[in-house]
Formats: sequence, structure tokens, C-alpha cells
Amino acid sequence: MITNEVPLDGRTAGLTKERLLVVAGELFADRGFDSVSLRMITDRANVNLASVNYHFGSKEELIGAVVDDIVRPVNERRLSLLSLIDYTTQDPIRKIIHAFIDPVFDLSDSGNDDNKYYKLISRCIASRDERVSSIIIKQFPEVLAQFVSALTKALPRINSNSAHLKIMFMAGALAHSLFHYENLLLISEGRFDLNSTEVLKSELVSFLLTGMNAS
Amino acid sequence: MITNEVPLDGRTAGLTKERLLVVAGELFADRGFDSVSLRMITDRANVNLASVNYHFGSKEELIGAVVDDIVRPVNERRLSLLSLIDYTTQDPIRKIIHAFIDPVFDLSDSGNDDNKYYKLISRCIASRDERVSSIIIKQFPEVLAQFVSALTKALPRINSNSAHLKIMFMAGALAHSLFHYENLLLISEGRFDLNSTEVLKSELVSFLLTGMNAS
DNA sequence: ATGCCATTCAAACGTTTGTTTGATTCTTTC
DNA sequence: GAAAGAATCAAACAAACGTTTGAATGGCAT
Repeated sequence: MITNEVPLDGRTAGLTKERLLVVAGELFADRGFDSVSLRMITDRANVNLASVNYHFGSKEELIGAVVDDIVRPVNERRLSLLSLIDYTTQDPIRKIIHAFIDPVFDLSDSGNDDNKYYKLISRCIASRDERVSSIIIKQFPEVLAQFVSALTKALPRINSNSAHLKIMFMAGALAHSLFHYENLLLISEGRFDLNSTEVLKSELVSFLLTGMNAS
Repeated sequence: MITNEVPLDGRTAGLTKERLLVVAGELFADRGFDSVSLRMITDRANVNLASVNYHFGSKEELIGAVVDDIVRPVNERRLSLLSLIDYTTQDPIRKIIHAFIDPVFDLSDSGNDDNKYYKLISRCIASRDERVSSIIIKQFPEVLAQFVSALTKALPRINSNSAHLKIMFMAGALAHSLFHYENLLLISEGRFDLNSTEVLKSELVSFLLTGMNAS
């Protein structure tokens, strides 16, 4: 047997590919997927235009890689946190909510509030772009089903329809507030003292907590 | 004085412009603003390609007209409903919520659940596209401020930050659930008996109602 | 040193995009 | 009926896009 493993190892390789992922993520977060051209990405990354197609095959696959890179770990962490919940203890609903939103807030870029990860993940969650949502949709039914199941355990009286909808409400509130967090700061012109997303998070949790318990 | 009013009256005029607005709205609702080309629009509307630039000046202004046509009436109706609230009576919060979401649900296209208006307005509300959000942002601070004020009247103990955020949570939950309503039906493969958006609406109201009252 | 292979590069490709042009058609007004 | 102006039309425009090509580069094993 020949060692066909690791065909592209780390001589200088991986550097360009990595840089493309990072830069593309930054630009996508700021301007969306369509408005960003490959030339913007490769210029800013100081790599050749053709390297996108060389390393990823197409722009669509680059988008897929960027989206998957940020969405997959979030969903895996969500399911992981969800599986740890002990429904016999107090306040399982609060834990369900944290299982859903914490992996998103934990994407924080070293406490920087102008966080590219926040914008990018909220763009992904709320995306109406077919190329993006096809990736989300691929993972989300499993996530959705698990959270519906968890909600049913925590609230035996809830029906499936209601549980599904409540998860969607939670996803929407999370994505929307996270994306427009900056705008909120601007609109308020200083009157607003949300000096960190911690305030946003705690407000969101208490909002969702009571909402989940709604009849 | 000459009658310079009504320079373009209704001989045959207005027909093409109207048709463009309608068709563009349908296509934008389905595929987003970027993915839809002027040729798709003019072909489906059976009008000449150049008529977009003739009647609207540019694609961007067409988008603006479509968005404004659906968003402006909604926001005006919201403020109108809000101004009618008597805060001395019972349950003012419920009325605030209805003032925010009813004008959206009332866009219903003759009871048709596959509603282009729902998709379009939720695309507008949750849009991360600069061309769209610039229009939304132009109107929203006033709407936001009024609803924050209303919330403060109904809940004297609430602070401004919290009120701002809760309005955003409401907007996010509304837009997200409305847009993914169809997907929810698909994912559930029939187990889901949300046979009308009425169920969605009532679930949303009760979710928001308790959320608004959260400490 | 040689051959090999992954990577990079400049250049060009073919499409599609929004937009503009100039002629034509139609309606209204005098 | 003739002049005027609004609206429509086919055609072409320049620009930007994602993609492909073929040569050049560089490191590594033989």
C-alpha cells in the first residue's frame, strides 16, 4: 500500500486556502455573499484570482466552505450541550435556551464587539440565499428535531407544532438582534449603554425563557 | 397657470409601470433581489427590457419602489394602530404586539398561504442587503421609537435598553417564522397541521406576550 | 542534477449584467 | 390632419463576473 493519505501536506500549502477562508468570511459578513466578488477576496488576501477555483472549485463551493466552517461547529456544540441536560433538575428550559444560543455567542472574537463571526453566523441563520440555506437546511432538521424533543421533555403539555414554532421564534430573535446590534447602538446615539453583548444575551435569555413557558 | 399636474395620466400609461412593480415583487419574494435580473422581470411582465430604466431610472430604484410599496403602508398602519391604544384599559401589551404584527399578517393575498407578500415583507424586515435596509432604516427609527415609548407606558418599570431589544426580538421572531413557514410544513412531512397562518399568528402572540412581560 | 507534482501566476475566455441609444409606434392636442 | 410628446422597441454598449488556460515557479524525492 502506498501512503495516499495527506496528499497535500504543509510545505507552503494550506496557507493560501486558509487565508481565502478567513478573508472571504470577513467580506461575506460585511457585504453578503453576492456583493463580494472573487477579485475582492483574492486582492485582499494577496493571492491570485485563480486560486479560488484551484482550491475550492468554484465560488459556490467557497461559500459553502465558509458557511459550513462556522455553522457546523455551532450545531455540533448545540447538540452536545443539549445531550448533557438532566431534565429532572430545575429549570431545564433555561438550559435548552443556553444550548441553542451559547454556541453562537461563544463565537466571540476575543471580546471584540464589532465581531465578524456574529454578523456572519446571523447572516447564515437568517439567510434567504439558496446556496446558503441549502447548507443550513441540510443540518437544521436534525437540530430542530432534537430541540423539539428536548422542549417536549421539559414541557410535557406542549404539542409538536407549538414546539417547532417556538424554536423558530428563538432562532429569529437571536439572528435579528445579533445582526442589528450595531444599528441599535447607532440609532440610540449614545443613550444606549449596551457596552457588551452580555447585556443583549441576558435580555434575550429572559425574553425567551418566559416565551417558551407561554401556554 | 398651466395645468402641470398629472403629467402622465392614464391613457395606456401606468400599466407597464404597474405590471413591473407586481412582477418584480413576485420574483424578489421568491429569489431575492440580486438573483433576479431585469430580463427575468421584463420577460415575465411581457414588457420591453428598457422600460425598467425608462420608468424607474435604474434597477436599484425599482427595488426601492417595490420595497417602499410594501413596507411603508405596514409601518403607517403600525403607528396608526399604536396611536389608538388606551393604556388605562386591560392588556395594553397585547395591543402593542398586535399593532406591530397585524399589519404584516394582514398583507395576506386573499387567504392564499403561499403568500408572496409574506415572503417579500419578511425578506425586507430581515434583509442584510444595503439597498433594502437603507430604506427600512430610514423608516424604522421612528417606528422603533414609538413602540419603545408605548412599551414604556405599558410597563413603567422597563428601561429603554430592554424595550429596544424586545422590539428587535419581536421583529426577528416575526420575520423568521413568516419566512420559514413553508419550510416548517415541508420538514414536518404532514405531521404538521398548521393549515393556516392563523395558528402561527396566535402562537407568536402568546410567545411574545409573555416575553414582553419578562423581568 | 533531474523529473515530478503541487501551486501560483498573468492573461484571456465566454456570459451575463445593468444601462444607453436611436428609431418607431401610439395617443393626445391643437 | 399635423405637430408634439410619451411610451415602446430591437439592438448594441461597456463593465463586471466566474471560470479556464497554459506557462512559470518552487520544493521534494529519486
